[in-house]
Amino acid sequence: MLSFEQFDLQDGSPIYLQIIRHVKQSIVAGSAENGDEMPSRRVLSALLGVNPNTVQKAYRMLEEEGIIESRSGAKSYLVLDAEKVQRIREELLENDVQAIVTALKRMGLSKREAISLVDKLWE
Amino acid sequence: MLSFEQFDLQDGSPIYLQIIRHVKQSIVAGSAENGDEMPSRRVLSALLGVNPNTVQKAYRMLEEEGIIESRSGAKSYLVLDAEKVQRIREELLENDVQAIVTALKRMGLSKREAISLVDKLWE
DNA sequence: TCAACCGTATTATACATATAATACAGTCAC
DNA sequence: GTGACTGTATTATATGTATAATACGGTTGA
Repeated sequence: MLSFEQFDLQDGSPIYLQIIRHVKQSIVAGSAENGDEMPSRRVLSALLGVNPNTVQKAYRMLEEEGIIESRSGAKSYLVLDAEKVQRIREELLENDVQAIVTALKRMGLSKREAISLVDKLWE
Repeated sequence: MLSFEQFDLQDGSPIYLQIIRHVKQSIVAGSAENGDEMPSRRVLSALLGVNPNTVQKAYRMLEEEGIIESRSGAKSYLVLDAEKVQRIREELLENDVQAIVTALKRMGLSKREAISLVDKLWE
């Protein structure tokens, strides 16, 4: 069962996107694998304290991306292979890290300062 | 005059917040200083291809934060001192970098891998 | 079998964001 | 002073996000 224990709701970004990102991060981290069971829409919405429709929207988009499979009445499962995992890894790393690198550059930081900052904030 | 040449509209985050962030990044980078003139609402909206009301919303929030001053009929100017600049710097760096560090950790990267990634994507 | 789940769908409401079309009065350079 | 530009404000419309309240039929395990 994919865990949402480490998930904490932020504001500033849509909840359904945060749910999708959490699933993808779990996949890239290796804590979620092919065949793993997803929490049901109702259970997850209760756990996160959000509306079932919000979870459904996230799951629907995950299904459209081919990351999960759902059958009416039954549980949903992760459907992954090495190629998908690699694609998700690149999507998360390249996009997100590139965004922050661009922001730091625009603020006038040097590469050395940026690396030092990451080092400091890692703890 | 504060420049928006390097500004490029992204999707995924509200435009008025992107405008605010760009102004703050310019301040932290030192390319915008106390007393600098802001582009007018109309000029900037034309330049960015967005609605004047969207720019107005960004400017209004910048004014509420004490970063710019506006007088009806006249141009708007940056109002900064060392303390404000320092506050903005901390807001941008701590929040944004901490967010990405958390994301990278959740993806199972080590500190060494994260730093190596920043180093690689800096070019 | 059958009750308890499951996925899926619908309708309504509310708020945030963005656009469009105007309008009015203040400032400033000529 | 006058015209061009400024900040400010209003009303309407559209879309995306989130919630609330239901409803229907499929799946599963005891």
